[in-house]
Amino acid sequence: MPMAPTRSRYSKREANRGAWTPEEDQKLARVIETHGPRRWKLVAAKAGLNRCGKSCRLRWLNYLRPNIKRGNISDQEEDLILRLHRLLGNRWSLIAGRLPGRTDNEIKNYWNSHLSKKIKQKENQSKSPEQDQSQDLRNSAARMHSMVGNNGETSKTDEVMKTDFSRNEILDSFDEGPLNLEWMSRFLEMDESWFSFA
DNA sequence: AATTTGCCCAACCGCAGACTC
DNA sequence: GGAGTCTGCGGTTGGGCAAAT
Repeated sequence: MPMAPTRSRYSKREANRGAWTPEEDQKLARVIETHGPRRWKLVAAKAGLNRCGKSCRLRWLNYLRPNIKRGNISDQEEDLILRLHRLLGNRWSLIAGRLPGRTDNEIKNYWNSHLSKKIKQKENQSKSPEQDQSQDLRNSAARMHSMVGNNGETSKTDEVMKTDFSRNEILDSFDEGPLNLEWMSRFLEMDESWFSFA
């Protein structure tokens, strides 16, 4: 796709934009080491970076944070992403939270560049109702959205959540202790029965 | 060899909710 | 309680590179 010869939006303001240099990474990492990953505006200032706090936060979360895995998403992880997306929809941070070392940005990118195409292909291939998994995906996602609430929107599902338990609560409990992908996969095998709660 | 096209992914934006004063 | 600020999220953009022409 040919890029239109427009001015880069990265150059339109005084703060640094675009790719981070190794020097910037070092400065940021050093400040976070002493001050911790919070008060990002302050972190940016302390590091002497001509970047906004938001940019520093993103760089830390997606790149500098310890234990970040990069690239090579395994079949098992891909399967997990598909299943979690089926449950949670485009809630990338929640999905990423169940995949140790993966960031929401990476999952989102992977979904947009790989998995969404796969699903479209499947959708085109299987038009018969019993095989239309994409429709099932959409239905499941919709049900899940209504169960866990949609970006703060309140509805009568909130009442359901008060008396019932939410999947988020269950999934959140997985954060305690080391995550086991295989275990999570097996848990998600049960997802059909979960929907009987909805 | 040069140019065009398509893809990937890092980084940005806008918004909403949480937090602080 | 309200205003201002910070944080986190999902959507989008655009630079860089490889493949195709």
